[in-house]
Amino acid sequence: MEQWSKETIAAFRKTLLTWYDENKRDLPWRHDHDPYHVWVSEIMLQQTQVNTVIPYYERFMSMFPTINDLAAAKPEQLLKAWEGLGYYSRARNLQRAAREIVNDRHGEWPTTAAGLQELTGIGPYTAGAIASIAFGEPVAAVDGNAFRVFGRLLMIDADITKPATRQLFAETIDRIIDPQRPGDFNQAIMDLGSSYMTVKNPDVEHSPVKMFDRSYETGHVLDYPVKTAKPRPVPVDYVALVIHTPAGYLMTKRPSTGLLANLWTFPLVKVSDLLKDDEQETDLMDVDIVSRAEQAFETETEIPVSLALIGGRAVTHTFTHLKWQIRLVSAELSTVPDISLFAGEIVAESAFDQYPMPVVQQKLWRRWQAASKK
DNA sequence: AAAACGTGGGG
DNA sequence: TCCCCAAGTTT
Repeated sequence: MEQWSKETIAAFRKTLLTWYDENKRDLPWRHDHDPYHVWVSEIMLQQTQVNTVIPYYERFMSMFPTINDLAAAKPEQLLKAWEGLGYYSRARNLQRAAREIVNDRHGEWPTTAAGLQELTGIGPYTAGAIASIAFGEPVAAVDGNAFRVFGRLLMIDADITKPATRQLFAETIDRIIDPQRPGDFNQAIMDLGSSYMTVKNPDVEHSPVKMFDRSYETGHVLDYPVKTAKPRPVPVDYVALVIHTPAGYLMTKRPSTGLLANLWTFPLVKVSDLLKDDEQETDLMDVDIVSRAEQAFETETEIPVSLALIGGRAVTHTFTHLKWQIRLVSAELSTVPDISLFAGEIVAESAFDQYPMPVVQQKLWRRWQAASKK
């Protein structure tokens, strides 16, 4: 990899910050350096694009204007505010950290990256971002942009998917970061990474730092940063049970840990759980799947139902590591059953907006609406 | 160290 | 349709 002299580092800082001063984006969380504002925005921005975050951030700040409001909020209300944003443990960890600060630290923030990283949900990147932006600590904030920008500028050959590589980048950037304006430096790198130095179709020719870009000079821009590919999502078949009663639909609250924790969906049955071991490879008839789903469901709920398959293709929803393929079956009940033994509720359609539901449930609902109107 | 954990956008 | 990705952290 390339090494920069003291003079090159000084020239880079000046070039970068001059460009940033004239071209920085006007984002809602850049109106001040309040650690609460910086923190919430950085948590939302984890693995999430700016344009997606903006409306969530605005709504969140109107609902929870101060860290005290966040600490005091009901978890369901918080989850509702996070609905559709994904990685829902972020919302839970956000409130846990808020309560740590408000209750255990009397509202006093840690002011260093090392101290901030002690808080739940704040890792090395977020700690560096808050410490540099809100508290002026000259410390790197190593996110995907920093990996890409410095990976290209310096042609760093270490694989960024390996945890150990973060340390190499952090040490490298810590030597380059401007100690007078560390927060602006880190944010400038992020703006650069989302404009001239994008993953695809970068425009290095017009980049303000192209004269510092060794990968551009040597024609290897797209070879950096170095990373190994991720595995494909694994397909998993489900049956969704649409149980419609005069009082509303039967909904389940997902377990408090794991995928989509604490969110509400139609009851979902994994098809592989309905099959015997020696049938896993067998291509069973839909009718058989439905009858088995009935049995499995009635065993768990004691609600007598007669399920009918909703035709058409499966609803598919892809997570980072899983691809759900969901077939719908429905039952129309003329009375409201006793579900006291069931981990869920009968929810009126008019009350859906009070329950946090993941995007996959919204897809199931749309499919059910389309099918039931025919 | 490797896997789990969401969603929307772009090519 | 599929693949990769975007301001990562936790276990």
